[in-house]
Amino acid sequence: MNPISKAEENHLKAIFTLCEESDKPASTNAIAKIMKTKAASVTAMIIRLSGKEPSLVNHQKHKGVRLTKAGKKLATNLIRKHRLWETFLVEKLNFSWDEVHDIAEELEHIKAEKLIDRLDEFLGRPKFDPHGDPIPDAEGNFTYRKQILLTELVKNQAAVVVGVLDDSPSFLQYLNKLNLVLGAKVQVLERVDYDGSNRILLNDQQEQILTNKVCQNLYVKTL
Amino acid sequence: MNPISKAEENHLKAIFTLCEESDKPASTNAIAKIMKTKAASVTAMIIRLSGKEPSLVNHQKHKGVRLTKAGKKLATNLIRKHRLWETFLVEKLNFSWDEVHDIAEELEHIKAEKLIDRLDEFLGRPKFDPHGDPIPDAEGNFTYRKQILLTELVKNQAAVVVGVLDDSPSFLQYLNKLNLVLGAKVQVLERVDYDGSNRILLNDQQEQILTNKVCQNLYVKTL
DNA sequence: AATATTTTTTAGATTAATCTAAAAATAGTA
DNA sequence: TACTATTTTTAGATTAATCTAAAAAATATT
Ligand SMILES: [Mn+2]
Ligand SMILES: [Mn+2]
Ligand SMILES: [Mn+2]
Ligand SMILES: [Mn+2]
Repeated sequence: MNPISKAEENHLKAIFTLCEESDKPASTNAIAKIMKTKAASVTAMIIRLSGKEPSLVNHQKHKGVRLTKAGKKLATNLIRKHRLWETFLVEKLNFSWDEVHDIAEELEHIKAEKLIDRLDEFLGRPKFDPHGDPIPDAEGNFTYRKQILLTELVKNQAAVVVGVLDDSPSFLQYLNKLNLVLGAKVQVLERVDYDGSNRILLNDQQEQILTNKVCQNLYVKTL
Repeated sequence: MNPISKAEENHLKAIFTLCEESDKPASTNAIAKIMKTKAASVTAMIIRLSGKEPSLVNHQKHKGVRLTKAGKKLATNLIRKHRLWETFLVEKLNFSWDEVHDIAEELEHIKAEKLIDRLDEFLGRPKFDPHGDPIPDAEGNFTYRKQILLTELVKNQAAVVVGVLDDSPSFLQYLNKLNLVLGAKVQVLERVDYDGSNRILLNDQQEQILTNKVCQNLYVKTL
């Protein structure tokens, strides 16, 4: 069967993400939520994906769906493209990290291996995208990095911001305002029991109060 | 009606090109040939385009089709995007001019005004694409340039290569081999009546024989 | 002008990707 | 365990974009 369609690719990516984060098969409803479609549409798509040659998903009725090796390969390549384009938009076209997701969501479907190879090279083979997420290489290998949420950082231990868990535009814009960009140095000075808020030292200069919600969505790496 | 689709955009562009080059309404068959579809499909598409609000084409049965003002605007913007992406691919990603068309054919459909503005800026607001074709500005204005085919150049008059009429990969690759790239200096030393071939001087150094067919598809501008 | 050829349109079908509504299966709870 | 609620699948429709075959209109040729 023909070249893979945009809808098919987006479904594969949704399934990949869901299976990665829970280690369980992806449920029809969860996929529909990501795809902003209905469960019935997802069921139809799953049937189509599993009927491909080679099959892209394994699926037993009512038991959820997982990617096959072939499906995983396609999904990984899509994520590679998505993150490289995001990096291009931020690094070369001066977009800010909260603006790039939707555009990359379209660019990722351009089919030309050579284009991605060249883009990767042009960008200097980056290992992480503007949100701190790892960019798989052409073979599909992700760079693993020991990172923890800011809520898990021990008091007074110095660390740098390396990524976000929530990459919604509103959160990213808020982080911009707080100067909590990738590479910023942070240290937790105090954790307030009363409301879970955290007093932090930013870049060795500035004291700041962060809510628990912010800290739960910010990845840091200790120095 | 909804955002314009890729198929609709490609049809508009085909109609624009046909009307530009002949100054007559575009025929169903000619459009089908460019789109690599069948006449019946084109008829259906024309009906859809003319039914849009605002209408994108004017059409009377059996009399061909022309773009409306709105249609022309969309087509021009699409050409702008196509040529900017081609320029990006050649200038930044080191593709050669014969490789970029098909990739740009996909990239042109990414919908994000800001992306194109930024890309244009990143490229230094180029006026011509890698094939010498003018890139319309954001308002849709093309830069006009007095250019002639190499067949029309008077003998011994110096000129530079500024574009191609035929931009097929095979022709472009052949030109690469002959070193007849954009900016090359040419002078016609002799026109051979026998076979219509032309003896030219390239970059003030090298003598070369060019067939009439090559000269008919190469634009130059006198110095 | 009559006829033949070519072009365009219409009619009817197909496929991908979605939907809604209803049925069936699974999971949660008293 | 039996009932209820949730999730998933099936059935049937819809829309965009294409196709083939046939009819109709325009054009070209005796
Ligand atoms: Mn996408
Ligand atoms: Mn990202
Ligand atoms: Mn296109
Ligand atoms: Mn071009």
